[in-house]
Amino acid sequence: MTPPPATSDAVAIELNAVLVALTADQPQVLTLDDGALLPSGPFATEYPTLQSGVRAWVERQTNHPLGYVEQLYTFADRNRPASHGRQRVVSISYLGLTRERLSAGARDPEWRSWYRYFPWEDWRTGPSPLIAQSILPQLAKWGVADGDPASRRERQQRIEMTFGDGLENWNEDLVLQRYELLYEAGLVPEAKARVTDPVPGMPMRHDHRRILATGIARLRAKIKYRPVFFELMPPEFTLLQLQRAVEALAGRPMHKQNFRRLIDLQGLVEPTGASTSEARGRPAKLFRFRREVVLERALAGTKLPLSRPN
Amino acid sequence: MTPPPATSDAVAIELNAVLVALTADQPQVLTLDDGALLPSGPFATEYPTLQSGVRAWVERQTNHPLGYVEQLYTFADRNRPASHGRQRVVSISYLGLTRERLSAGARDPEWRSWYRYFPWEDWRTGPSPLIAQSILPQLAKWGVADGDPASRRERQQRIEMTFGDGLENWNEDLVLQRYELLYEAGLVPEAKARVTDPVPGMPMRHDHRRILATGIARLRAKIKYRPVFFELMPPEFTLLQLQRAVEALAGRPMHKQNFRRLIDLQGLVEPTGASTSEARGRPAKLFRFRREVVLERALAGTKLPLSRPN
DNA sequence: ATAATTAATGCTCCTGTTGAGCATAATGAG
DNA sequence: CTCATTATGCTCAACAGGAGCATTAATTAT
Repeated sequence: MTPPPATSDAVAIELNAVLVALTADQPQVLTLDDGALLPSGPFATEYPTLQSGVRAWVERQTNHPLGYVEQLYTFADRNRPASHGRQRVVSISYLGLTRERLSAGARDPEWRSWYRYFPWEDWRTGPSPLIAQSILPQLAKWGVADGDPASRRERQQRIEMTFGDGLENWNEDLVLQRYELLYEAGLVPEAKARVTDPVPGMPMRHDHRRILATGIARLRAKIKYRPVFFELMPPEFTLLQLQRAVEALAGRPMHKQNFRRLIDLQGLVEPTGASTSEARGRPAKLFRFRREVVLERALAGTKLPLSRPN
Repeated sequence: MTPPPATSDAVAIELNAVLVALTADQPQVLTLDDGALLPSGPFATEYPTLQSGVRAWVERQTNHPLGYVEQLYTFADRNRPASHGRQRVVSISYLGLTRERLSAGARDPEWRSWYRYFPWEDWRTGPSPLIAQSILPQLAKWGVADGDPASRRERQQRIEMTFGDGLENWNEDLVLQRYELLYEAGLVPEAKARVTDPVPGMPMRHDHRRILATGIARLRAKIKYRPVFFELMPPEFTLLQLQRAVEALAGRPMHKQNFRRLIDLQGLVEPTGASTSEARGRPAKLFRFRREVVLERALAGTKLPLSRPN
């Protein structure tokens, strides 16, 4: 085993951010260049830690505080298109949650629903019809387009495990695996120069859609055991608003009464005393998060009625 | 928002590996320099991806295949002691699981039980007595040694949430949080030059014990929903051996019958037909993992009787 | 041999959690 | 006033998980 390291080849560090907010029951992600890129930039070395560098960078650019920051993944693949000439680029991506969207306007930094990039991930109104109509048929072709029987079997199994049959067995956490499968099958424009019949969903440049998929997957997995959605909500909200928020992230509908039962069983929120009557029906009580409990749950775990992985 | 990146300051990339194996019911980790360092080295740029670079590097050094590799975390903190002069070091750490230990002998690459570094994490024979005897009393001093009452309350709460009362409420996943708490409280030698009365547990150089804590925490969290322990087992094993393996990782005892129920309910293993009589009692059937199911569960999830987080 | 000890295995019980759905309450719209 | 709509309370059945009893099949001690 080699002794402790000397130096290695010089590389450049690039930061990528998946910034998430919730507006109008849609999970929004901050994009640049007409939706083709995630915000990214060089790592400013004046900051003591990566995390603080990311936070400062994002906050300076968006004028909004970042509620939550988490490292996603570090890529250093040679085939990254972003490499400049000979220099190797290491890209470190982060997931950030913020409470409100910044300046609206369709100008360049633009919030877009992540379901524009991954329309098949939205099962809030039931199984996404795209899957049965467009994705599965094309994947099926790819699944049999290999000489080796073992390889064919493996492809079938991957299709089955990630997309199910289009109606049952949907696991909302497998966002990245599904994107990677589509990529390998050559069904997304990023995969190769000319894709005959791409699956619906807006592409991004470089590997940014893959990074976005990583972020969505991480967030979907996270909300099941850490109350991070708290970072995305306004100070006061109704339980239905909270439910819609979680549903937007998870891309699945939830049972209303059970959702409420779990939320208050865990004591995550407390009524403010006020109530709203924004909509038609009976006015809803307003709630706020209980800071102590949220902090505690950040370690101890939360639960959501989202447990149908099988 | 800045447009897509230009280059940034040059930095050096260093890889760190937490390599785990199981021997004699102990979770072993590969160390160098008399246990003071984790294996680390410069990133060899000839590999197309980071992952393949790590795999090749480790396999070349240990002559053993790496069953499973997972990225842990990327550090780029300025205060990293490993920085050489002005050059910034970015260290990317990986968790790797391997099936067997390499060349024994107490020579330099040496496997050591991770509980030598974190003795308080071993609750396999009940609550670790270190906590009540040594850790909690010292933490208590730190907990009240701050002028600000709010800060004191927060410290108390962190102690309570990570270490509990030393008997109940133990959450085995909080390895990193506990180490960080001890570090902040100045109870580990890494924290500062002279620690009056350090908590038991062998220190490491640089931030390697922190990286190890990250790896253990990740692995403990992982075994609860992905059957990764499969990478650590020999081809054939008894159910008790499997249980001891999981207990070694989780640092907790498990109910024997329930463990067996869960394992076979999930169909993770199948009997080989043979049986052993290594020990005194009734001979145990030998099992092997069912590859198809293990692969499937790698996506769909596993369960273990380890659900007492509260 | 026989008894005691040690493991492996099979089963039962009890409890808490979770998915679903019924029923009732409180508003605004027509 | 009636209906549509949303909020909220409650019940039920199925299931999963924690604990422990009982039985079986070996080895070791007397």
